[in-house]
Amino acid sequence: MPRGMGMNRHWMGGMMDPRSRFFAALASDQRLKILSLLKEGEKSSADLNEAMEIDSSVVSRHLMLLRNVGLVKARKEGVMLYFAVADESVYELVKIATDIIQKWLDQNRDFIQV
Amino acid sequence: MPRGMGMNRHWMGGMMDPRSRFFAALASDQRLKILSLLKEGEKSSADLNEAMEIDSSVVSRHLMLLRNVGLVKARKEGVMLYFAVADESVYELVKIATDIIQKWLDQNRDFIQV
DNA sequence: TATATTATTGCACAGTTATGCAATAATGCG
DNA sequence: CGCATTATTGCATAACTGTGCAATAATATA
Repeated sequence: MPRGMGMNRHWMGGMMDPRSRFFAALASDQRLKILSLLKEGEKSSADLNEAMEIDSSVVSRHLMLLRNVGLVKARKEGVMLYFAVADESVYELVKIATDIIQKWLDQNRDFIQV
Repeated sequence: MPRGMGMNRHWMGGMMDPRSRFFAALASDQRLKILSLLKEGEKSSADLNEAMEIDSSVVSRHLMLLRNVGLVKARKEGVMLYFAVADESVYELVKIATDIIQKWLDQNRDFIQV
């Protein structure tokens, strides 16, 4: 049997903590950028596709992922989709994260004196 | 040139948003479990290795990752390392995440009636 | 209903991550 | 110093992720 072939190789059979899925949704520059854009209010796919500099299919996938964890909701009007943040408290969460990072960077500033 | 060979294949040249690294650190069942264990207070590597059911080298890597994003700090005493949460507000952050998820699950409960 | 527009999915590929085992490094303590 | 204990790193492997392009699906509207 090849090395590293134990039984528990990160496939938890669907029993994973939903919070890790949730945080994974935030662990992406592109998706953070989408959330940042949506902070100004509802945006159409066209708006988002223009602002993001990646293929529209990729934007679509990011939006789907954000919808699947309950961070973004979609509304259909005519032929267009409009997206909005589903729960504004995600911005509070991002703020706490930013503060933690900032505090840590401040503490370690002394060591960065190259 | 093979397909999908555009110039921008997710290597941002080190210029990625530190917040996505931070959230990635939280996007792991194992690491959330470590943080949960540390909520009770400082823990030795031995404690953590026993509580986690994965190889100690893997625990070591998870702890290193958590240290690298400023979530966990280590203290050496004798031959042992003791770990603690570096910033308690991470629990506030986890609580907000949990609330968002819970609210979303509640909203969608109706659709799950299999 | 037919068409044009918009969204999603299939596919291929490269980069990243999690894991276990084994080897190595680090170091406190006798 | 030498040994024992603890932590880290190298390596191999499998799974997962992000991306772009092309094809397909969905559907509003003429």
